[in-house]
Amino acid sequence: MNISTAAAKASLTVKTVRYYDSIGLVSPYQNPQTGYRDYAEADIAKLQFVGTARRFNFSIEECRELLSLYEDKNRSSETVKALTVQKITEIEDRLAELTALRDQLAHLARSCHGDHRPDCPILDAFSTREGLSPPSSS
Amino acid sequence: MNISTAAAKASLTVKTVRYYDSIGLVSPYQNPQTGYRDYAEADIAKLQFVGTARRFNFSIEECRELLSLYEDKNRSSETVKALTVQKITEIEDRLAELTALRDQLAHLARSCHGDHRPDCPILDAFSTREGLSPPSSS
DNA sequence: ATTAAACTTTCCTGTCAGGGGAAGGTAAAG
DNA sequence: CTTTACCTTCCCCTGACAGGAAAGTTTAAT
Repeated sequence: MNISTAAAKASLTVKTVRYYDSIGLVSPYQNPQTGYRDYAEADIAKLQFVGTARRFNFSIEECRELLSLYEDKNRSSETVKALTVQKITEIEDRLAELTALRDQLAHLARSCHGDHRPDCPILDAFSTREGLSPPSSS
Repeated sequence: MNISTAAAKASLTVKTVRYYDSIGLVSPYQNPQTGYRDYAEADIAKLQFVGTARRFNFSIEECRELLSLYEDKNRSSETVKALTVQKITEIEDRLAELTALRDQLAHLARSCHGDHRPDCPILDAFSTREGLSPPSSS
Protein backbone atom coordinates (compact mmCIF):
# COMPACT_ATOMS: atom_id res chain seq x y z
CA MET A 1 0.00 0.00 0.00
CA ASN A 2 1.39 3.41 -0.91
CA ILE A 3 2.03 6.10 1.65
CA SER A 4 -0.96 8.31 0.90
CA THR A 5 -3.42 5.42 1.31
CA ALA A 6 -1.66 4.39 4.51
CA ALA A 7 -1.77 7.94 5.84
CA ALA A 8 -5.48 8.23 5.02
CA LYS A 9 -6.25 4.93 6.76
CA ALA A 10 -4.44 6.12 9.87
CA SER A 11 -5.90 9.65 9.69
CA LEU A 12 -2.44 11.13 9.49
CA THR A 13 -0.70 13.31 6.95
CA VAL A 14 1.82 11.90 4.50
CA LYS A 15 4.43 14.18 6.04
CA THR A 16 3.76 12.75 9.47
CA VAL A 17 3.92 9.15 8.28
CA ARG A 18 7.21 9.83 6.50
CA TYR A 19 8.49 11.49 9.66
CA TYR A 20 7.57 8.44 11.73
CA ASP A 21 9.65 6.34 9.37
CA SER A 22 12.59 8.75 9.52
CA ILE A 23 12.77 8.49 13.31
CA GLY A 24 12.36 4.71 13.24
CA LEU A 25 8.95 4.71 14.89
CA VAL A 26 6.99 2.98 12.14
CA SER A 27 9.19 1.81 9.27
CA PRO A 28 7.60 -0.08 6.38
CA TYR A 29 9.21 -2.20 3.69
CA GLN A 30 10.91 -0.04 1.10
CA ASN A 31 11.15 -1.16 -2.52
CA PRO A 32 14.87 -1.16 -3.39
CA GLN A 33 14.20 -0.36 -7.06
CA THR A 34 11.93 2.64 -6.72
CA GLY A 35 12.55 3.65 -3.13
CA TYR A 36 8.79 3.70 -2.58
CA ARG A 37 7.54 2.79 0.87
CA ASP A 38 5.12 -0.12 0.99
CA TYR A 39 2.84 -0.24 4.04
CA ALA A 40 1.49 -3.60 5.22
CA GLU A 41 -1.63 -3.96 7.37
CA ALA A 42 0.51 -4.39 10.48
CA ASP A 43 2.14 -1.03 9.72
CA ILE A 44 -1.28 0.61 9.38
CA ALA A 45 -2.25 -0.77 12.78
CA LYS A 46 0.88 0.74 14.29
CA LEU A 47 0.24 4.09 12.64
CA GLN A 48 -3.30 4.11 13.99
CA PHE A 49 -2.01 3.15 17.41
CA VAL A 50 0.53 5.97 17.41
CA GLY A 51 -2.00 8.41 16.03
CA THR A 52 -4.39 7.67 18.86
CA ALA A 53 -1.71 7.86 21.52
CA ARG A 54 -0.53 11.20 20.08
CA ARG A 55 -4.08 12.54 20.21
CA PHE A 56 -4.00 11.50 23.86
CA ASN A 57 -1.04 13.83 24.39
CA PHE A 58 1.61 11.13 24.62
CA SER A 59 4.95 12.34 23.24
CA ILE A 60 6.74 10.57 20.42
CA GLU A 61 9.11 8.92 22.89
CA GLU A 62 6.20 7.78 25.03
CA CYS A 63 4.55 6.44 21.89
CA ARG A 64 7.72 4.52 21.12
CA GLU A 65 7.56 2.97 24.57
CA LEU A 66 3.85 2.20 24.29
CA LEU A 67 4.41 0.72 20.86
CA SER A 68 7.05 -1.67 22.16
CA LEU A 69 4.68 -2.68 24.95
CA TYR A 70 1.91 -3.05 22.38
CA GLU A 71 4.07 -5.43 20.38
CA ASP A 72 5.32 -7.37 23.39
CA LYS A 73 3.13 -10.39 23.84
CA ASN A 74 4.47 -10.97 27.34
CA ARG A 75 3.88 -7.43 28.48
CA SER A 76 2.35 -6.60 31.79
CA SER A 77 -0.25 -3.90 32.08
CA GLU A 78 1.32 -2.19 35.06
CA THR A 79 3.88 -0.29 33.00
CA VAL A 80 1.18 1.04 30.72
CA LYS A 81 -1.02 2.00 33.62
CA ALA A 82 1.87 3.79 35.34
CA LEU A 83 2.57 5.76 32.18
CA THR A 84 -1.11 6.67 31.89
CA VAL A 85 -1.43 7.73 35.51
CA GLN A 86 1.65 9.88 35.17
CA LYS A 87 0.17 11.48 32.06
CA ILE A 88 -3.03 12.18 33.96
CA THR A 89 -1.04 13.92 36.69
CA GLU A 90 0.75 16.05 34.11
CA ILE A 91 -2.55 17.04 32.56
CA GLU A 92 -4.02 17.94 35.93
CA ASP A 93 -1.03 20.12 36.77
CA ARG A 94 -1.48 21.90 33.48
CA LEU A 95 -5.21 22.26 34.17
CA ALA A 96 -4.52 23.93 37.52
CA GLU A 97 -2.05 26.34 35.93
CA LEU A 98 -4.40 27.26 33.13
CA THR A 99 -7.33 27.72 35.49
CA ALA A 100 -5.33 30.11 37.68
CA LEU A 101 -4.21 31.93 34.56
CA ARG A 102 -7.75 32.31 33.28
CA ASP A 103 -9.04 33.52 36.63
CA GLN A 104 -6.39 36.21 36.87
CA LEU A 105 -6.90 37.38 33.31
CA ALA A 106 -10.66 37.42 33.87
CA HIS A 107 -10.17 39.52 36.96
CA LEU A 108 -8.05 41.99 35.00
CA ALA A 109 -10.56 42.11 32.16
CA ARG A 110 -13.39 42.85 34.59
CA SER A 111 -11.46 45.74 36.11
CA CYS A 112 -10.77 47.25 32.69
CA HIS A 113 -13.40 49.63 31.37
CA GLY A 114 -12.35 48.97 27.77
CA ASP A 115 -13.00 52.39 26.33
CA HIS A 116 -10.87 55.18 24.91
CA ARG A 117 -9.50 56.48 28.16
CA PRO A 118 -5.73 56.07 28.31
CA ASP A 119 -5.48 54.28 31.64
CA CYS A 120 -5.66 50.51 31.51
CA PRO A 121 -5.58 48.25 34.58
CA ILE A 122 -4.31 45.30 32.55
CA LEU A 123 -1.19 47.08 31.35
CA ASP A 124 -0.71 48.57 34.81
CA ALA A 125 -0.83 45.11 36.33
CA PHE A 126 1.71 43.80 33.84
CA SER A 127 4.12 46.63 34.49
CA THR A 128 3.93 46.97 38.26
CA ARG A 129 3.31 43.34 39.19
CA GLU A 130 1.77 44.48 42.45
CA GLY A 131 -1.16 42.59 43.88
CA LEU A 132 -0.68 40.12 41.05
CA SER A 133 0.90 36.71 41.19
CA PRO A 134 1.22 35.19 37.75
CA PRO A 135 1.64 31.42 37.59
CA SER A 136 5.24 30.34 38.01
CA SER A 137 5.47 28.43 34.76
CA SER A 138 3.26 28.19 31.74
CA MET B 1 23.65 48.06 33.83
CA ASN B 2 25.10 44.87 32.42
CA ILE B 3 22.97 42.12 30.96
CA SER B 4 23.17 39.66 33.83
CA THR B 5 22.01 42.24 36.38
CA ALA B 6 19.21 43.29 34.03
CA ALA B 7 18.16 39.68 33.52
CA ALA B 8 18.15 39.07 37.28
CA LYS B 9 16.03 42.17 37.91
CA ALA B 10 13.51 41.02 35.34
CA SER B 11 13.60 37.39 36.49
CA LEU B 12 14.70 36.28 33.05
CA THR B 13 17.73 34.40 31.77
CA VAL B 14 20.56 36.18 30.00
CA LYS B 15 19.81 34.10 26.91
CA THR B 16 16.22 35.28 26.91
CA VAL B 17 17.17 38.93 27.33
CA ARG B 18 19.69 38.68 24.50
CA TYR B 19 17.03 37.00 22.39
CA TYR B 20 14.57 39.83 23.07
CA ASP B 21 17.20 42.25 21.78
CA SER B 22 17.89 40.13 18.71
CA ILE B 23 14.23 40.22 17.66
CA GLY B 24 13.93 43.93 18.39
CA LEU B 25 11.55 43.50 21.31
CA VAL B 26 13.67 45.17 24.01
CA SER B 27 16.85 46.71 22.64
CA PRO B 28 19.16 48.59 25.01
CA TYR B 29 21.98 50.98 24.25
CA GLN B 30 25.02 49.14 23.02
CA ASN B 31 28.54 50.46 23.73
CA PRO B 32 30.21 50.88 20.31
CA GLN B 33 33.68 50.21 21.73
CA THR B 34 33.07 47.01 23.62
CA GLY B 35 29.81 45.85 22.08
CA TYR B 36 28.43 45.42 25.60
CA ARG B 37 24.71 46.01 26.09
CA ASP B 38 23.84 48.65 28.67
CA TYR B 39 20.36 48.38 30.18
CA ALA B 40 18.66 51.51 31.51
CA GLU B 41 15.85 51.44 34.06
CA ALA B 42 13.28 51.93 31.31
CA ASP B 43 14.63 48.80 29.60
CA ILE B 44 14.30 46.86 32.85
CA ALA B 45 10.67 47.94 33.12
CA LYS B 46 10.05 46.69 29.59
CA LEU B 47 11.75 43.39 30.34
CA GLN B 48 9.62 42.93 33.44
CA PHE B 49 6.52 43.81 31.47
CA VAL B 50 7.31 41.28 28.77
CA GLY B 51 8.24 38.66 31.35
CA THR B 52 4.90 39.03 33.07
CA ALA B 53 2.94 38.98 29.83
CA ARG B 54 4.83 35.85 28.75
CA ARG B 55 3.99 34.17 32.04
CA PHE B 56 0.39 35.05 31.21
CA ASN B 57 0.68 32.98 28.06
CA PHE B 58 0.93 35.87 25.62
CA SER B 59 3.09 35.07 22.59
CA ILE B 60 6.11 37.15 21.66
CA GLU B 61 4.13 38.89 18.93
CA GLU B 62 1.32 39.64 21.35
CA CYS B 63 3.90 40.98 23.80
CA ARG B 64 5.23 43.22 21.07
CA GLU B 65 1.74 44.58 20.53
CA LEU B 66 1.11 45.01 24.26
CA LEU B 67 4.47 46.72 24.64
CA SER B 68 3.67 49.27 21.96
CA LEU B 69 0.35 49.93 23.69
CA TYR B 70 2.20 50.17 26.99
CA GLU B 71 4.49 52.81 25.58
CA ASP B 72 1.76 54.73 23.79
CA LYS B 73 0.62 57.54 26.05
CA ASN B 74 -2.49 58.09 23.93
CA ARG B 75 -3.49 54.44 23.97
CA SER B 76 -7.01 53.28 24.54
CA SER B 77 -7.71 50.35 26.79
CA GLU B 78 -10.17 48.67 24.44
CA THR B 79 -7.46 47.03 22.33
CA VAL B 80 -5.79 45.61 25.40
CA LYS B 81 -9.07 44.35 26.78
CA ALA B 82 -9.97 42.72 23.46
CA LEU B 83 -6.62 40.94 23.40
CA THR B 84 -7.11 39.75 26.97
CA VAL B 85 -10.64 38.52 26.35
CA GLN B 86 -9.45 36.62 23.30
CA LYS B 87 -6.67 35.07 25.36
CA ILE B 88 -9.22 34.00 27.98
CA THR B 89 -11.27 32.29 25.28
CA GLU B 90 -8.21 30.46 23.99
CA ILE B 91 -7.37 29.28 27.49
CA GLU B 92 -10.92 28.08 28.08
CA ASP B 93 -10.90 26.09 24.84
CA ARG B 94 -7.67 24.50 25.92
CA LEU B 95 -9.14 23.76 29.36
CA ALA B 96 -12.10 21.96 27.81
CA GLU B 97 -9.81 19.84 25.63
CA LEU B 98 -7.53 18.92 28.50
CA THR B 99 -10.44 18.09 30.76
CA ALA B 100 -11.91 15.71 28.18
CA LEU B 101 -8.48 14.17 27.72
CA ARG B 102 -7.99 13.64 31.43
CA ASP B 103 -11.44 12.10 31.80
CA GLN B 104 -10.83 9.61 29.04
CA LEU B 105 -7.40 8.66 30.32
CA ALA B 106 -8.80 8.32 33.84
CA HIS B 107 -11.52 6.05 32.51
CA LEU B 108 -8.92 3.89 30.80
CA ALA B 109 -6.74 3.79 33.90
CA ARG B 110 -9.69 2.68 36.05
CA SER B 111 -10.46 -0.17 33.68
CA CYS B 112 -6.87 -1.39 33.72
CA HIS B 113 -6.01 -3.84 36.48
CA GLY B 114 -2.35 -2.79 36.36
CA ASP B 115 -0.78 -6.10 37.26
CA HIS B 116 1.42 -8.65 35.49
CA ARG B 117 -1.25 -10.10 33.27
CA PRO B 118 -0.54 -9.39 29.60
CA ASP B 119 -3.91 -7.96 28.61
CA CYS B 120 -4.23 -4.20 28.93
CA PRO B 121 -7.41 -2.25 28.21
CA ILE B 122 -5.44 0.93 27.59
CA LEU B 123 -3.39 -0.52 24.78
CA ASP B 124 -6.51 -2.23 23.43
CA ALA B 125 -8.30 1.10 23.37
CA PHE B 126 -5.41 2.71 21.52
CA SER B 127 -5.27 -0.01 18.90
CA THR B 128 -8.95 -0.57 18.18
CA ARG B 129 -10.30 2.92 18.73
CA GLU B 130 -13.75 1.47 19.39
CA GLY B 131 -16.02 3.09 21.93
CA LEU B 132 -13.38 5.75 22.28
CA SER B 133 -13.41 9.24 20.91
CA PRO B 134 -10.14 11.01 21.57
CA PRO B 135 -10.14 14.79 21.40
CA SER B 136 -9.82 16.10 17.86
CA SER B 137 -6.78 18.22 18.51
CA SER B 138 -4.36 18.58 21.36
C1' DA C 1 2.77 4.60 -27.56
C1' DT C 2 3.01 8.92 -25.80
C1' DT C 3 1.95 12.30 -22.79
C1' DA C 4 0.18 14.53 -18.83
C1' DA C 5 -1.41 14.21 -14.24
C1' DA C 6 -0.72 12.46 -9.99
C1' DC C 7 1.87 10.28 -7.34
C1' DT C 8 6.55 9.27 -4.93
C1' DT C 9 11.45 10.19 -3.14
C1' DT C 10 15.17 13.01 -0.62
C1' DC C 11 16.74 17.34 0.96
C1' DC C 12 16.47 21.94 2.81
C1' DT C 13 14.25 25.50 5.35
C1' DG C 14 10.96 27.22 8.80
C1' DT C 15 8.14 27.13 12.91
C1' DC C 16 8.33 28.90 18.65
C1' DA C 17 11.02 30.60 22.25
C1' DG C 18 14.78 30.19 23.51
C1' DG C 19 19.10 26.59 25.56
C1' DG C 20 23.90 24.88 25.16
C1' DG C 21 28.32 25.60 24.17
C1' DA C 22 32.63 27.28 21.49
C1' DA C 23 35.87 30.93 20.37
C1' DG C 24 37.42 35.17 21.53
C1' DG C 25 37.28 39.93 23.67
C1' DT C 26 36.65 42.77 28.24
C1' DA C 27 36.27 44.05 33.22
C1' DA C 28 36.91 43.61 37.94
C1' DA C 29 39.36 41.62 41.85
C1' DG C 30 43.41 39.95 44.05
C1' DC D 1 49.78 41.05 36.30
C1' DT D 2 47.09 37.31 36.47
C1' DT D 3 43.02 34.98 37.37
C1' DT D 4 38.31 34.84 37.36
C1' DA D 5 34.11 36.39 35.83
C1' DC D 6 31.97 38.55 32.75
C1' DC D 7 30.58 39.83 27.83
C1' DT D 8 30.12 39.24 22.57
C1' DT D 9 28.73 36.70 18.19
C1' DC D 10 28.04 32.39 15.95
C1' DC D 11 26.14 28.05 15.15
C1' DC D 12 23.56 23.92 16.27
C1' DC D 13 19.75 21.73 19.16
C1' DT D 14 15.01 21.08 20.88
C1' DG D 15 9.41 18.79 19.30
C1' DA D 16 6.77 17.38 15.84
C1' DC D 17 6.12 18.14 12.04
C1' DA D 18 4.75 21.66 7.43
C1' DG D 19 6.07 23.70 3.05
C1' DG D 20 8.29 23.45 -1.01
C1' DA D 21 12.03 22.32 -4.63
C1' DA D 22 14.01 19.04 -7.78
C1' DA D 23 13.83 14.73 -9.62
C1' DG D 24 12.13 9.98 -10.35
C1' DT D 25 7.76 6.71 -10.96
C1' DT D 26 3.18 5.17 -11.73
C1' DT D 27 -1.22 5.57 -13.68
C1' DA D 28 -4.76 7.29 -16.66
C1' DA D 29 -6.09 9.40 -20.71
C1' DT D 30 -5.42 10.35 -25.25
